[in-house]
Formats: sequence, structure tokens, C-alpha cells
Amino acid sequence: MNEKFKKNERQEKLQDILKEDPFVTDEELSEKFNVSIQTIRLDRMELGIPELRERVKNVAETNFAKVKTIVGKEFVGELIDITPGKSAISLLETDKSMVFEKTKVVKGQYMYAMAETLALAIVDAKAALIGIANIKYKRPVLSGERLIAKGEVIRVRGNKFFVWVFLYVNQQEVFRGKFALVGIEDNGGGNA
Amino acid sequence: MNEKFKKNERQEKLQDILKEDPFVTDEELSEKFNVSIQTIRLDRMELGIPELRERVKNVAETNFAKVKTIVGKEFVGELIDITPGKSAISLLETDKSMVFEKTKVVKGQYMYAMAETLALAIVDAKAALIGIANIKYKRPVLSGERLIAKGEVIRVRGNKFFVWVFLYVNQQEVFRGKFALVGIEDNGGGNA
DNA sequence: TTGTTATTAGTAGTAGGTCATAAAATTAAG
DNA sequence: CTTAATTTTATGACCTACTACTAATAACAA
Repeated sequence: MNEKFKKNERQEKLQDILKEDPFVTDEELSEKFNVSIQTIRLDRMELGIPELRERVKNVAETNFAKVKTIVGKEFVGELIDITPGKSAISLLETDKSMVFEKTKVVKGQYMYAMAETLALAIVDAKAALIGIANIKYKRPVLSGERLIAKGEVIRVRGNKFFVWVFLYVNQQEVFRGKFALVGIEDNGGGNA
Repeated sequence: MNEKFKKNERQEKLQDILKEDPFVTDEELSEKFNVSIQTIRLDRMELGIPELRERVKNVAETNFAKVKTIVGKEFVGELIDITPGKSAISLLETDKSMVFEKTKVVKGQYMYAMAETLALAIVDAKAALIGIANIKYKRPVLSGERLIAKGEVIRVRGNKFFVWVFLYVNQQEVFRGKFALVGIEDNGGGNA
């Protein structure tokens, strides 16, 4: 960036940059904009943007919880009861982070992930992988509603497990899915 | 924590604590264990645990990318072509962060999310929500394989859209899903 | 007691800042 | 052009949460 921007332009771009990549230091920014570090700091002050370490910490903290419940752990929701190989129950408190902004409806992927991981948890067998999933969404789930998932193995054929998972909000069924899982022994990969 | 632990015990507990909550400073740890800060630092050295700021940065960085591709953005994958209301194509480069550790198979939720978001993108109508999804996984996808999603509206009935999405790896079909979407005008919420 | 390991203390140096003050450069207005 | 206001830069003191290093002391085992 060779050109010199006016204050306004620079501050706008600065905001955009930090939104996309919060890991940039004041020094790097000052080089990008060809201004002194102090100018960058004044800009941040005026825009109310915290220092690098705070930004990083915020990213870490907000995502730590989130990722714990959807991606980081291999389980979505909270396992509250399980009879391995037979059935299990899990719970997921939905929140604002899980919904479509406009409609406030919980994204399907959360329900799906909750059901899938519950199915996998029941069929403990050294990480089973999914063959077929047949899914029905009965009614939309809203932010704040507590999802209860009940899963049950309904048939076992060789190393194939058929698991049904139902999701409820207040005893009312909101989702159901049939999963076919293939158990995997330590030898060899799997064809579904 | 009043008791004094032996080195081994202390280091084990230290490891556990930082695994559960990486945001703890050496000072806080030294108070918890009733030892000096230097001892904590020696412990960290021996265990190969980086300093607070590094830990926080790691959490932030690993989750930043992850959340960007599955939760943060409302779209999973990269939209490479779209004819609104008719069809669309998207691309997703799978990587290690998306697989089950043991089997290296890409988690179903990623394929599901990719397909779902593509379906939603086609039926642009101010955030449509999912009614029914009927899904088949044809074969497992491995880390590094490039997923191509092709979506097509196959029927429109009033404000309901029926969209089929196919996922391919090297022209080979690996996943298919049928989505029923309900368009939502700015008035009122939706029953599926 | 001697040797070994574990712990504590202290100093210097670092990154990436904050806060306050002052001087210089740029821009706008009369 | 000159003055005033705005914007930018410079400077120094201080902060946190460290690293890296040296040195002294405490604990315990043979």
C-alpha cells in the first residue's frame, strides 16, 4: 500500500482488515498504511478496537466454548445417559450462535451433528462411519429451546448398525434420523 | 489447594488444568499449587507447554479457520457458479480438521453443511428454512479430497422448493441429498 | 555426610502494548 | 500569506507475562 489515505478511509480499511484477520499487530498495520505506529494506535482508540492480545483472547474465548460443543469435541451436546450398544440420551441447549440471523431458526447442521454424534456414541465400536442417513425435520427449533436426543440401535447385521435418533423439544418430536453405521476394526479402511 | 504435591503429581494436574482452561497464567498456577512462579515455569518447560499468550493464540487460530468454514459464515465451501432459483456449484477442499482422528474420514456434518448451504444459496428467497432432508452417503471422503457440490431446483410448489444436491470427488458421487425448503417473506415465521 | 534433585530468587531482555506530553507537519479558513 | 485547527509523529515511563540465565538454598536418599 503506497498511497496515503485520508484518516476516514484509513480507519475504514483498518476496521475491515482487523475484522478479517484480528492477528495483525500495530506495527504491521503501520507498515501497510505507511503511517507511524502512534497513528494506528490513535485510530484504534477512536474506533474502540482493543489491542492485539485482547482481540486474540476474544477470538479464543468465544470460539473455545462454541467449538467445544460443535467441532472440537467429537460430540455435539451433552451425553446424559448411555447403554453402550443399545441406547443413549443427550442434551443440547440451543443459543443465538446456532441460528440463522434472519429467521432465528436453529441451523439444521446442529441437529444433524447432535444426532450423528449420538448415533456414533451408542455404537461405540472404534469409530464407526456413516453409511446412510435418512432425516426428517418435523418443525423448526428456535434459539433457547432445549433439545433432547434419544438414540436406539434397532438392528445389527454383521458390522452394520442401524440406529434411530429422535430429537425432542418439550416432549415434542422435532427431528428424526435413521443412521446406518459401519463398525471398523483396527485393520483396514471402510467401504460403506 | 493447600496440600503440597510431588513434582509428578503437580505436573499431571498442571497439564489437566491447562487442557481444560488454557487461559490460566503462571502466577495463578503458582498460587493454586503453592509453589513459586519459577517452579511452574520449569514444569511447563519440562512438559513442553507454551506460555499463556501462545496458548491463547493457538486456540484462537485453530478455531478461527474452523469456525469460518462451518459455523461463522453461513456458507460452507466456495460458491463457484450460481443461477439463482435454478442451480449452483460449490467447492470444498477437505482437510485434517474435518476428519475423525481415527479413521481419517471426513465427518458427515461437513458434507451435510455444504449441501444444505448450497441448497439455501440457490433458493435465495430471504432465508429459506429446511423442511425435509433425505440423504445418502455413497462412499467415505478422505482428508484432502476436493468436494464439488452441484445443486438443482427440481420442483417449486408455492413457496416450497425441492432441491437436489450431489457431492462429487473426481466425478464420482459420494453424497446426495434432497432438500425441501420453504421460502420466507418478511412477514411472519414459518411452519415447516 | 555427600550427592542429587527440586525449588526458589534475582537479573536482564522481549513483544506488544498503555498513557501522557510535546513537537512537527498538514490542511482549512480568513 | 498568516493563523488556527487538525492530524501525525516522537519520546519516555510504565505494564504484563513472559524467556533465558545464573546462583543460592532446601529436601531427600544412599
